Amino acid sequence: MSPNDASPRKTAPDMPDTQRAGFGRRLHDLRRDRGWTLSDLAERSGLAVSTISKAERGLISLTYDRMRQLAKGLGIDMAELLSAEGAAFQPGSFAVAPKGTFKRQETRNYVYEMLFPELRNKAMMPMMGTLKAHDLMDFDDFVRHPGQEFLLVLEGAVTIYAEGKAPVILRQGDSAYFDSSRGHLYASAGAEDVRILVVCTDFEASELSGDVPVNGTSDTAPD
Amino acid sequence: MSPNDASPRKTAPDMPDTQRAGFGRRLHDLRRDRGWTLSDLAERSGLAVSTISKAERGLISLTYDRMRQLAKGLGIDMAELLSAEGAAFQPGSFAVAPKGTFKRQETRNYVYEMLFPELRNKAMMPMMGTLKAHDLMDFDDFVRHPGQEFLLVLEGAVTIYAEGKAPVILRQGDSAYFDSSRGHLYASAGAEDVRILVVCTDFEASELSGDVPVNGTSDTAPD
DNA sequence: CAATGAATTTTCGTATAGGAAAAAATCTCT
DNA sequence: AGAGATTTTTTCCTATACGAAAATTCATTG
Repeated sequence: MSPNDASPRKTAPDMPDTQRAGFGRRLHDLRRDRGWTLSDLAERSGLAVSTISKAERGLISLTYDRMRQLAKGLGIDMAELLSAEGAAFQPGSFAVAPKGTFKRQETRNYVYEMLFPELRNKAMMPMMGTLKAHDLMDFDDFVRHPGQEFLLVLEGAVTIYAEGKAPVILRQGDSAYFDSSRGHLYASAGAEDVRILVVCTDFEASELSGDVPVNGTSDTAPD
Repeated sequence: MSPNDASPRKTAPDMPDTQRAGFGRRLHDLRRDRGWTLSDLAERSGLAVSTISKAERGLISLTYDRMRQLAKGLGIDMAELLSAEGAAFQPGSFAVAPKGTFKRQETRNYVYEMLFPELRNKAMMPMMGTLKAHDLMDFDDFVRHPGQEFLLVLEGAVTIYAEGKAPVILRQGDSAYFDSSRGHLYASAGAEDVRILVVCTDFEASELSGDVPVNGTSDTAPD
């Protein structure tokens, strides 16, 4: 392979199509982007061809050590190898959210509505939330997830319990910004119900942590 | 565990001390930072206590699936779990590089001197390079590594071969900035030798891909 | 269309990760 | 200190990842 041989290479047998998913998909793309065959990557990473083949198809779950070797062979670092495809938010996108279209979610003492749930690859996930007055405590545990979080109190007063911090009371118009991976929990601080706006980053990463929804009705006809 | 139970917890038996390294160390710290026991994390992640114990001590190499579970249990994403402890550059550090103190490195057609090699945790690695005239081609392959790269031509003319791009010629004063994970290669473009300045990010990540440099001459007195 | 060549997938034996429970180490009381 | 409780480490067996080589698939070419 010489410096000038940038891309031209025989096409190769391949898996059906969109079958691949998650890590395997990522690995496959990284390899193909470079125009490499399984053997090429095997040689560079020190893994066996068969191992990479299986990994790309999700038949096995690579160990930490092998992933390190792969990252090195690909010339990237682990974080990059594992990053969920930096699919950027569609440039130029614009969307409005009619009041009724929110997607309602409920937890024990907390009701929130996700805004723009249908927009994929958002960097932020804004939510409107309602906290019932008094209704809380003896809650099992803190919430904790990747990314950062912004909170604005729209109505009422909220107590924020943050791990390792004394509880903080926020009133209408007050706001907070913090690392979501620090344990946290909201509760109504007064006698009235509370309305808040919460914006999270990395939201899907924590929720859809798995891969492939693999919807039962695969209507993505390849045809 | 209630919301107010922030930190107080029994101390626990532990490994000697700085024995741990790399991923195991990182995992151990993440768990302890939260004041969790092996059982706590085991319950949250769905792994067995013994598995986590071994992983923290580097006795086994976790599979991708288990690492995912751990990340979820810890409330962080994979990249964060695998990030090489964001050890920041020593605040307030200042260093000068007398001309002779560079650390000389040579590859086939390329000689470069790393500046400030003894400074650990640098975000950038600046290098002075010399390319022999004509001496190149039939070079095996592109260079590829994590991070970004800046190039300034000090003397002579350089041809940059970048994967998927037509070769580009840069003359004195010209510069380039690119993603180092795109395959790249420098060569003298004229009859004279070439002097260039190159600055990379994530340099140690690609070279000392392993863990713990454990430098021999640590002359970065904190004092 | 058969033959050729290159790439990928299967097969199968071995090495290693993963979990349950026992053993060891460390902490907390009185 | 000693007893008991908690946390971590070991042990041992099963499940699964890994690699070498054979088998298969796909694209070309005569």
